[in-house]
Amino acid sequence: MPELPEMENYKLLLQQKIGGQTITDISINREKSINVYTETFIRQVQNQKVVEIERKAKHLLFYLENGRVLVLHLMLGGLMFYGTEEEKPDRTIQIRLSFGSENLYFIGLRLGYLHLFTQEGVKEELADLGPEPLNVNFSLDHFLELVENKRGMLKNTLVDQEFLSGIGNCYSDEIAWHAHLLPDRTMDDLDKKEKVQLYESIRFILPRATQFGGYMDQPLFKGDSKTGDYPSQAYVYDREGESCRRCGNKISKGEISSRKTFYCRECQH
DNA sequence: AGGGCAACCCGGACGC
DNA sequence: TGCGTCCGGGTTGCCC
Repeated sequence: MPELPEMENYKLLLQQKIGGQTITDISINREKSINVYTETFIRQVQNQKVVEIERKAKHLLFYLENGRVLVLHLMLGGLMFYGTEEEKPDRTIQIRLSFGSENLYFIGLRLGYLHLFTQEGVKEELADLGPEPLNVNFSLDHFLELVENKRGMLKNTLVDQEFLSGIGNCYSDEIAWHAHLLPDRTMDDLDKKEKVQLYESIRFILPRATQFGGYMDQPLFKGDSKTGDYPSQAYVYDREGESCRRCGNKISKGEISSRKTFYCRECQH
């Protein structure tokens, strides 16, 4: 479940690997993963330098020399691996971008995709995304304004990409736990103090998760000890029956809007 | 507006 | 080992 922290981690590591590097070869093994004909994709992407990598919400944007942009969304279960043919995991590869003898492999793209756009096209494509919760401009006042007339459930609000971008199923639970709030609380029920705490928890959980490399179960490259260290640091996510790191009570598992939801019924209210 | 739900997709985990 | 079955889960779109 790649969310903001996973993608941010990927961005930081990939910048060092392929930033400024030229895409020397391409193989598309699954045409559904791209939005143009394979020939078009290859014509516009091959021999292009990756001039910059940016993360927007759960997307990774690869800016090419020619002004085109590759927009990646891993959706469920998507992941990347960077390395040589011999090092790559024994998984089905949907797309391979080569950088000389090393390659960037895209794996597990079922609903995920690597779409090609012009810069204007990207703007249009991502126009409906809400603000970046880690942006320096995203102040407490901005947040309070945003939640002013919100009425839905806390969890649903956090994962709503038009409200805030980048938070998914895992980190919405982590944030709610950190804020001492139950995920099924409704937004209009929160008092000022709880809203302030919620903001602070968002700003605490996401960078912390990024620091631990998020929730991936595969390293990005051979010797990568950073990616995927978060599970051992998680507060509630996927910890049903384990003890709460705050109060020691057993973590519960429930369901909200058909998403599995983890929480502590003792110290979240 | 917000909740509920189906559809999308198919590799991989699991069961026999 | 091998085959069949089913799950996962972000996003979109539709209904109520």
